Amino acid sequence: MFEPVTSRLNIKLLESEVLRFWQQNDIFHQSMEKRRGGPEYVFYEGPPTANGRPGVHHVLARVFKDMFPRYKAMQGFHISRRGGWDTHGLPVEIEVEKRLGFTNKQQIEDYGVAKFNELCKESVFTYIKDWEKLTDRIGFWVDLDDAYITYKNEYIESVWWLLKSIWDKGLLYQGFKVVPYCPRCGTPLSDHEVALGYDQATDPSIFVRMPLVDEENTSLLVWTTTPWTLPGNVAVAAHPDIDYVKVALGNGQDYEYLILAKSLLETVLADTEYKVVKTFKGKQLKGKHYRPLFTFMPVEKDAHYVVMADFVTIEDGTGLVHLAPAFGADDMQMSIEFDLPILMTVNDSGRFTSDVQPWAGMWVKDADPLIIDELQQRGLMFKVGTYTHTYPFCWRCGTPLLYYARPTWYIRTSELKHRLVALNENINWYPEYIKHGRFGNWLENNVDWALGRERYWGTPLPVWECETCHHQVCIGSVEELSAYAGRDLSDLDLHRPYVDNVHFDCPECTGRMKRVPELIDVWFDSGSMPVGQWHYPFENQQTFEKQFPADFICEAVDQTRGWFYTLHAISTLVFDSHCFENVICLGLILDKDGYKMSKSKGNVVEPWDVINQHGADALRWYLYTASPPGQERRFSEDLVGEVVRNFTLTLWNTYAFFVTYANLDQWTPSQDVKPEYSDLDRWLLSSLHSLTQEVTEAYESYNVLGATRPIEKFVDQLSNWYLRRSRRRFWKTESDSDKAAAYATLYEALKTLAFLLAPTMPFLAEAFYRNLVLSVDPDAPQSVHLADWPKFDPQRIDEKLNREMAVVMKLASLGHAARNSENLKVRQPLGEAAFVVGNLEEQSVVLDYADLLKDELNVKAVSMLGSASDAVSFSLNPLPKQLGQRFKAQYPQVRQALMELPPDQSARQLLNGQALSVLVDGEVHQITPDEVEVRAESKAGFAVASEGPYLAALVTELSPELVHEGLVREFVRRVQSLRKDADLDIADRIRLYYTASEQLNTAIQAFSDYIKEETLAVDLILGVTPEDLPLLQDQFDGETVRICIEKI
RNA sequence: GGGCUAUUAGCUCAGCUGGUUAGAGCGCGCCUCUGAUAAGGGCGAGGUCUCUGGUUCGAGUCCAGAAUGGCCCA
Repeated sequence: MFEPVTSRLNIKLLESEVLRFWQQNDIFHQSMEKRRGGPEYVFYEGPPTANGRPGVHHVLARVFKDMFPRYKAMQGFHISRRGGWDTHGLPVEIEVEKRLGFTNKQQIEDYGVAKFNELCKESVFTYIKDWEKLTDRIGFWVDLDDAYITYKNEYIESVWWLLKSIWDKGLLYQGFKVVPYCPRCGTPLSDHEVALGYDQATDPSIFVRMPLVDEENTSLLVWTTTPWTLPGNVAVAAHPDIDYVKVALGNGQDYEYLILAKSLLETVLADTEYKVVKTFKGKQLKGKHYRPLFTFMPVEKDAHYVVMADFVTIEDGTGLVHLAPAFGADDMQMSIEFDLPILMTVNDSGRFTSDVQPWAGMWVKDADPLIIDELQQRGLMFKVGTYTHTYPFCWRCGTPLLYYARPTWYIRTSELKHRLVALNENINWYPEYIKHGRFGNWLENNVDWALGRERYWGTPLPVWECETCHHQVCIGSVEELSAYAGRDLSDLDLHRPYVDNVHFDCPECTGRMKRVPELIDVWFDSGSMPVGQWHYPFENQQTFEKQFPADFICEAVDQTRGWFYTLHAISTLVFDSHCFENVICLGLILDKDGYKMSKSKGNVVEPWDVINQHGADALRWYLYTASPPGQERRFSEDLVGEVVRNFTLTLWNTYAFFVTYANLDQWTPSQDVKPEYSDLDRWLLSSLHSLTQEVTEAYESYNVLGATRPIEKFVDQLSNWYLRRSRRRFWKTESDSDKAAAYATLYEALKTLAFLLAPTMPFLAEAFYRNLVLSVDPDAPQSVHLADWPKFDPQRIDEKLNREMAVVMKLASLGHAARNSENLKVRQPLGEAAFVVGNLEEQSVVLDYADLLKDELNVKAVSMLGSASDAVSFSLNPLPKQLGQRFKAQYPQVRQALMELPPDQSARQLLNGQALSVLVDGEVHQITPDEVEVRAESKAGFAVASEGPYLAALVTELSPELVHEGLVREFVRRVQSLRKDADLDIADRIRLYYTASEQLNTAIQAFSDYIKEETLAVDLILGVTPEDLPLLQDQFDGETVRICIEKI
């Protein structure tokens, strides 16, 4: 006996029971233990931060992360599915700052870094319970009890080891980075913070002459909106391919020449008379020196000349861009590229340094007018105006932000660019275009990794520097630090402020070594997880070697430059290896209107709402099947509801049907009646093996749609064709070999589906498995997730059968359409249905599947409409694919020629397999039957439907016999609905009382045996309808009837 | 501003290397079937395949440009 199931599925109850079963029996850990010793499949969990509630986009990533390990486990692989938490970083600090009401760093210092970091440490697990609950509920199997945590000392020590390796290769260095900086708060702002503070600003707009050294009376005309940056100028950038002009202005003694971009002439010199002297490409300006505007600071390197840069545009300005490396990111980049000096003319309060004599100590924006005056007086100012644009302000205090160079630490990733690019070739990206698109481009344009952060809660940069001689050492382990410090530091918390208190003597001089103030970019933490999660190389050396690189990782596309990059970069730098073999890069989830979900817009879909309403399996299935994984997707709760209605319930009802009848018949897979399989059975089994093959191959190539959508199609055909066509085989009373075959086939299909669905719908699959498999085989593994993936047998895949059945389904569908067109309901039997099919091969289908078609369409006979029949006429449809490819430009003429042939005669020739001849341009061509489609149309006297080459025609004439049978069918249907309304069990016997009008009664008498059989009536009693029994009165087809049933 | 990506029915999406009259599911209207079904079947309404050029006998598909959304980077 199988556990009885109701057709009314309670998803929440089912899933909670499965969850409890998994928990009580620790199936997850068993699934890892069981495969220990098997081949290793390596999955890396990208660590989330648990200081916010998980949203539906987290569910998205987690369910994709889940399906492949589940599949691989069933294939015998051992998988360590270690969870992880990302715990450091600015977002964590900001949360705590908000809670404490802090607005600047000084407040943190005053509060105490130790206490502050303690709060951060607590804060990162604020929502860990929510994460654990949701992870558990959606069936994402990941080991959170043994999760790696990035703030643990062991983890930090591994990160230090990585940094030391990079240091030893000479790839860690100090430089400057231009950041948006608030001079009042004394701190750089993150991109996110900058985005908060954009506003309209009106700034000076000045055009300045920069006189060339080697060309008399000739100046570069340069535009800027930040006069205060001019004392920091070291070069001018021009675009190599833009057209520039030299123009002459004025006359007599006062003439001068200016150089600027050609297309900006009109705008810049609108009110001036000028004459173009020369036009040339920007590259001709390369290396030309000009006289510096200011010489406040000594310049040790070559400077004040024209450099070539691609970022120069002709949108506004003059096409010549003033470069002050300390005050612009592009400028800084150029200074690295061309080895230009960096002039720090402004201090970190936004005031000029003492070097800038005239304006020393002055707030730079206040100095703008004075600088303009000075340049006016020196005759270098060409034009002054104002310019209104959006400009970032500090979101806290409203001070205009300065782009300002801060000293920081870099990793010289650009030096290994060729390795980054080459090793990317070892990675399979899904979708494929990311590889050479977004990710490949990012690698090609690699710039050095700005590693340093001037913050508190993060992994400290393990570099100690001598206060006296500035000698630096990089520390790669706690042991090494202990050795330097001369005491055991095993118990030291490696965070600030504790680590900052470790000082030691300089090995080079007598000075004191002190740690540099920076933390490292939190992305370095998560990118270190292959090493950090095992505390490698201090422990677990062998484990690490087996667990690197990963077979599979999966995150959303925004990680391309985040986690995907940091994993790849660190592996490349330290191990000269790629870090992951396969990566699924998910599109983002958008709301139902196509906008990104964000808390501020209030359009976030709460995952719990969806799960409580429709269940985790349905949500999972929706996410897998809705669109290709890499594509962004619009999401709403209703879409998940569709999954339940269309897929889950269809499957469930098939299952419930099977269990109900199998129990009734006491059928089990081991029963001894030998099954005799019908064509329909063989077709279903053939489809089932095709399906298994298709799904298996899809999993092997990380094709998510391929592993899921074909199952939907199969379930549809199982329910709405196989089962609908087979119902009567299960109902009949005798247990013969045909019934045995029906049970065996349906059982095989449902059992296999339990396996095929296990990775994607783990709950439903488990319920199926435990009832269908475990109940009859106590020795089978306890859970489907401990079982082996099904094998397909190519021998059982019959392509011909699959094609034939597709034609039968098509013909049945047309038959229904034909009935419909004449309003002939299916309950009314008809004499005959006749069909036309497209080609010779398909001709046999109608006769081979005659019984099936007769039954489905409720007709007494089926036949072919032969080519000699008078009932149809034919037309020709030349197929453009075949003929177009063969005749190219001649195709229209060939088509024309074919259409001019006599259609009936030509069609018959084609149907008999003969070619046609056509004459085009004086040449005779043979057109074969597979190049032309024959279409049939019926003449009068039939109800007809057709599509392409297929046609179904029904004989509509009714004999009295057929009419009677139709009436009886109506009568039976009413009895059945009465049984159902009276809540009778399907096996209950009844006594049937009725009265009926004359013709109906005649029909009932004639078919009384049939009626008894169909309705399980032992007696058919005319004339009396006892009271207090379920009663039905009705009229149909001009007849009247009263029916009463009595349960015996 | 740059890179990547998308745009097909009211909604969610297919449409393979160019080839019949552009499809499916949901939703809507009408009809029908039912002793597994919350379902199934049929018909219908609903499309300038974002736009503009180009290549071709033939373009939703290929090429160029533009618009809009999204992500990443400036």
